[in-house]
Parts: sequence; C-alpha cells; structure tokens
Amino acid sequence: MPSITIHDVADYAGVSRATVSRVLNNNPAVDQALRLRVEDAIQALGYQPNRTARRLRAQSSNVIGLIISDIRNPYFLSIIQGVEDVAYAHQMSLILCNSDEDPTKEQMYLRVMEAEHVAGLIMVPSQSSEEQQLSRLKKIGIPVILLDRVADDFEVDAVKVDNERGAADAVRHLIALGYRRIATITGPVHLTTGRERYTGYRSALEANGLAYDEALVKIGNFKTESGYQLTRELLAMAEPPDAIFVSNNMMTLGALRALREQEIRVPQEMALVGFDDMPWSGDLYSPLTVVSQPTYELGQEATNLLLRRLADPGLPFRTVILQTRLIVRESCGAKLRS
Amino acid sequence: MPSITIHDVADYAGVSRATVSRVLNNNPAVDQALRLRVEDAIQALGYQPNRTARRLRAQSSNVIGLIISDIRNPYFLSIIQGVEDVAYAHQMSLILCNSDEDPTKEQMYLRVMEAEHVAGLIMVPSQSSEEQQLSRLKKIGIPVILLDRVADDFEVDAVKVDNERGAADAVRHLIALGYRRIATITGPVHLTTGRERYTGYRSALEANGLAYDEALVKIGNFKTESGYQLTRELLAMAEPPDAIFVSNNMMTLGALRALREQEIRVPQEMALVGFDDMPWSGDLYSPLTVVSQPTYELGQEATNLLLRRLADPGLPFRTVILQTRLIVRESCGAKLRS
DNA sequence: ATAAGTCTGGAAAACGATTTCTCTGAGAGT
DNA sequence: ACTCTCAGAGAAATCGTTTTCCAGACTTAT
Repeated sequence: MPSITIHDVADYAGVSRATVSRVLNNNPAVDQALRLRVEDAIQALGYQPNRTARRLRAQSSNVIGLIISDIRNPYFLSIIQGVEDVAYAHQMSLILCNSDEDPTKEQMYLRVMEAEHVAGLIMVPSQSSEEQQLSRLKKIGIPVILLDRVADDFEVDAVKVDNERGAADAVRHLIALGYRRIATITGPVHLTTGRERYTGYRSALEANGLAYDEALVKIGNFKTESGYQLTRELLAMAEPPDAIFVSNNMMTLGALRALREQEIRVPQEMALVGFDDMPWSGDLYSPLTVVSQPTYELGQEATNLLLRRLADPGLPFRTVILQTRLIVRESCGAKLRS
Repeated sequence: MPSITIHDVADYAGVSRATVSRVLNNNPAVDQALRLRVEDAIQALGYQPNRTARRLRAQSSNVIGLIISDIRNPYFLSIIQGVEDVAYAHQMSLILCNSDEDPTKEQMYLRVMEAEHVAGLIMVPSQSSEEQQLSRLKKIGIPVILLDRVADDFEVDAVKVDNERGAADAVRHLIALGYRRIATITGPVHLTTGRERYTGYRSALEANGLAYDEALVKIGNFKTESGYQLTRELLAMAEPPDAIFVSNNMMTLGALRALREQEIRVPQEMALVGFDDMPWSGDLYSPLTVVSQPTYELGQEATNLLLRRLADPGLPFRTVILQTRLIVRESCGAKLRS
C-alpha cells in the first residue's frame, strides 16, 4: 500500500536521494560502485519512480492527450492505434477523450488537458470555430496537432487527407463508368472535410462537362441515420440519380440500408461510392467501392508531428497532407461494366 | 506560458494560498467576503488548479486506466464509450492503453498505471495467467476491475456476459431451425470467453440429444484471418456442417468472407450465427444473426463497479454478469424456414 | 609539499497544491 | 473589565522527484 519512494531506495543503498535520482537519470557523475549498489536496491525493492512527482517537478509530462469527435465511428479506431503505437514506442501514454461532437464537452476536455499538463494534444475538432480555445491552449504552451478536420491557413500543425482530390477521384471514376446523374451526400459545410469533399465532387463534374445540379446535393451530418434519410430523399425524386457519392463511412452505411430496404440493387440500379474504408467494407451487402484514407498513418503522422514539436518548439507550423486511395469493389459497378 | 498558480491567485486576492485552497475545496471555514474576493480572483486570472500537484499531494488521482486487448476490434468501441461516459459524469479522465493481446505490452502498461498512480484500473486481460500482476496491483492499492474475460473464482471485481447461456441460445436456435450438423469456431481455451462459449455450444447440443463431434470444433484466435481459415477447413471436410456458430465478431467476418469466396449461399447452403453484434451486422453480405452483448452497459457497469470500490474499498468483491440477447436476422435461415 | 583543479555525493530548494498547526482577534460569559 | 472560547486566516510541513549549489576528497602540476 505505501508504495516505495526514492527515499526508501536511498536508505536501502545507504546513499542520498540525490544519488538515486542521478542513477535513475543516467547522470554520468556517479561512481560505478555506487551506481551498482543503487541499482541493486532498485531491483530489490521493485522501485518505480512516481510519475506524478516527476511531472510536477519537470513541469512536463509524458502524456499525450487525444480528443476524438466520435468514438463510435470505426474510422477513428486505426487512428487511435496509430497514435498509440507511436506514443508507446516513445514511452508516452495516452489520455483519450471523446467530445461526441459536442462543443461544450470538447471545451471541458480542453480544460482538463490544460490542468492535466499534458505534453501535447492531438485533436479532431468538433467544430471549426474553436480558434479561441486553441489559441488559449497555445498560449499556455501546449502544442496542439489538428487531425482530419483542418483549415489550411490556421497556424497550427495539422494532419489531413487530400479530401478534394479523393472525392474528385471517386466521382471521376463514376463518370468514367458512364454514370451521368451523380448525386452526393456530403457533410456539414462548417467542417473542412464536408466542404472539401463537396468541392471535389463539384470540380470533377465540371471538369468532365457534366452539369452541376443543386437538387442532387444533400447535406448530412456524417451519421448513419442522416445517410439513410437523405438517400430516401434522393430515391423519392421524380428523376432519381443513377449513382451516389457519399462522403463518409457512416452515411454510406445508411445509404446502403435505405437502398436495400427499397430493394434497389446495387450497383445495377444505383451505384454507390463511399468515403473511408473499413475492414469489413468488402463484406457488406454490396461490397463497397470507397475512397480509403490511410487512417493508421494519420494517427502516426499526427503523433510524429507532435513529438517533433515537443523536441523543437521553434519549428514552423506544418500541415501534412496524405493521399487517399480509391478501392474499387462492386458497389460502383466497375465489374459489371468492364 | 508560465501558467497561473494558486500563488498568483492568493497575491491577486491579497490572501494566503491556504485560503485560496480552502475556497477551492469548499471548506466552510472561510468568510463570505473573502470567499467572494478569491472567487473573483480565480475568474479574473482564469485559474485552474494543477492536477499534477493535487495528485501528488492527495496521493490519488481522478484518472481511470483502461487497458483493452485489441483496439482494432469494434467490440470495444461501445465499451470504451460506456466507460468514458460514466467517467465523464464523475469528472474522471481516462488513460487508454492497448495491450494488443501482447502480455509484455500489457505488463508494461500495468507498470505505467502503477507509476501513474491512477485511481483505478479497468482491464480486458490478454491472458488468464496474469494473476500475479493483478495481485501486485492490488497490493499497491489500485482497484482493478476485470472486463469480458473473467474467471469467476478470482477475487476481484469483474463484469462479464453470460457466455455459456449466450452460446447455448444461439445453438439451440439453430437446432430449432432444423440444423443437425452444427460446427463451431471458438476462441482460445485459456480465455474464459473461448471456453465458456464452447461449453455453451456443447451443452446445447447434448441437451437436445445431438451427438458431439470433435471434428466440428475449430479453435481460433478471435481474429478475422483465423475465422476465414477455419471456415475453409470446415468446408473442405468430406461431410461439411450445415451450420456454424462462430464465437466472436471478427471470426464471423472471416467466416462470411470464406463462404462468399466459395460462393456458398448463406443461409441456404450454410447457416451462420455469430457472437457480438456490430452496428453494421445487418448490412453485411448476409445480415448476421448474432448473440448480442450489451457492450455499452458492460463499460458502464465496470466503471460503476470501480467507482463503488473507490468510494468504499472494504466492500466484498462482486462479479456482475449481464445477459446477452439473440438478434435474429437472415444468416441463420429463420426467415426461410418459418 | 602545496596550491589548484576535478570528482562525488550530500543538503536543500524547488514544483503547486493541501492540511495541520498556530496565532490573532472578536465575541461571549462572569 | 477580564478571561475564555472559537472562528478565521496565515505559516509551514508535506507529497516524491529533480537539480542546483557546495563541501569534502582525491588527483595533478609546479
């Protein structure tokens, strides 16, 4: 119960606490014989330095904060794992928070991170207008890395994916397959992900001489239910689309569900391309053609960026943009038409 | 950069640090006027008590450690959310670790938790023989709650699901539908989940007068690949089964993939019942009939158990057993046969 | 042989909060 | 009016480390 402190080790080895500390921190100015004696004592007592005390003294911790916007979304799983793996390799722990897309909760967690004196923070912001909070954190000296949803011009480190190009790839693919009436279900415009994927959709249409039709654009909230509803709306149109590009994984599931419910064959009667791959995307009712994000790498990259900044706070800010990859399965109809 | 301390607040309000501390902790022995002055100062400076210092002084923290065995498995998502929600409601933070089913990593994280002086620990053990580590943690006075994989007799608090009954429900359902040659793909015997689901399978067979056939039992490792391989083995048998009960979600995905690959129609040519529901289980190639675990509640319950123990360390140990629910979709063939 | 310089390791001051102890002053009781 | 009591607030110790400063001891050069 009363855990062993540096004091106990010092007593056991018959030296001062300072010496034990020096041994722990590999300070060369300690005699070999003493060092061994101290190390024996540490072994014998099973001593483990108290991280809290260390942190207090050092005014810095080896804890990374990670704020996710929706932990129920499997998209974040490999991201978390990417972060965790890199953090683990650098002996850092992870505090995980789930803002649940709720700005209040997010704000509260930001304060927790501050009080917790985490070394740095990786976050998927729930809303774009959090700049004041971020600048507040920056003022305290906690480095922040933004993930996934990132305005390019804001002066922080950030990691994201080339959303516009990814979306354009998907839509271009549909066009190449011969679809002409391509709808999109996209995300909220106040999130860069929603905006950029929409832009990609639109630019691909225009680059290929297809008319842009406002009626074919539905704005969802990245949740399954919204994908389901909006797909039904599209199906109810007088002149429904022949293909849908859905800009995230959960809404794609919703779309698929709506289509199946109405017994619309995918891709024969409606082609579908989604955003975000999942390990089971190929096992779905209709194996999904998707724009795949390198999620694990996103997590890794974010953590690397953070470690880099911790090592050298003076570096210029950087936004790392990773590329997506179009994975062609069956929901787009490529196999049918080729 | 130099964050505001209790000292600054004291200076600003013209009182001693002790008084500020008293205000913070709602100590009644402080004059109303002074209290207001201090609160103003706190507001004005935007002061936030340093949790590290608090933790050091109080020798206890408001951090809960959560060690998961495989973060890539969506099964843990709602568990994490359940834990997070309850923790959040009690102003506690979460340190998340992923042991990756690796005992070495797990051991290392246990040490981190110890050094981190977390208030308590919720863990999904990667192996059953960790008793020495657990008792070590218990010796230090960190309460541990075991989750999911739990030996009933071990004297810790634990939360699990009634695996045997869940498995038996599934198999009984298959039997009722008329299947007679029912195989199972189960988990490692050294995990209670694997063992108990196997027992449930076997007892359901025997209770219904069906012969138990060793050849129809395959032992996997709870990963997709293993479900895939073992299903292929079952299919390659001279006399293949007519139904398979797979004892976790990932292996069920593997099974489904193997079946689809060989163009075996589910459930017409092979019925399938899995363990663990996922939000998209109904959207798969064949909508899965599954034994659903109340994952969110598991997380909640584990956290409640932990909070309960933190509040009163003297309580007797308790194992909470939640019930599963059979969700009937199409992969078992119920709709065809009814 | 002595002075200067190098090592070693101990004592003590931080880090920021809490808590016990102590002291001051005001109010009450005689 | 004097003492006793008690409330309220400050001083100081404490939590477990790290780190600076300093004092001895030993080495080396003159």
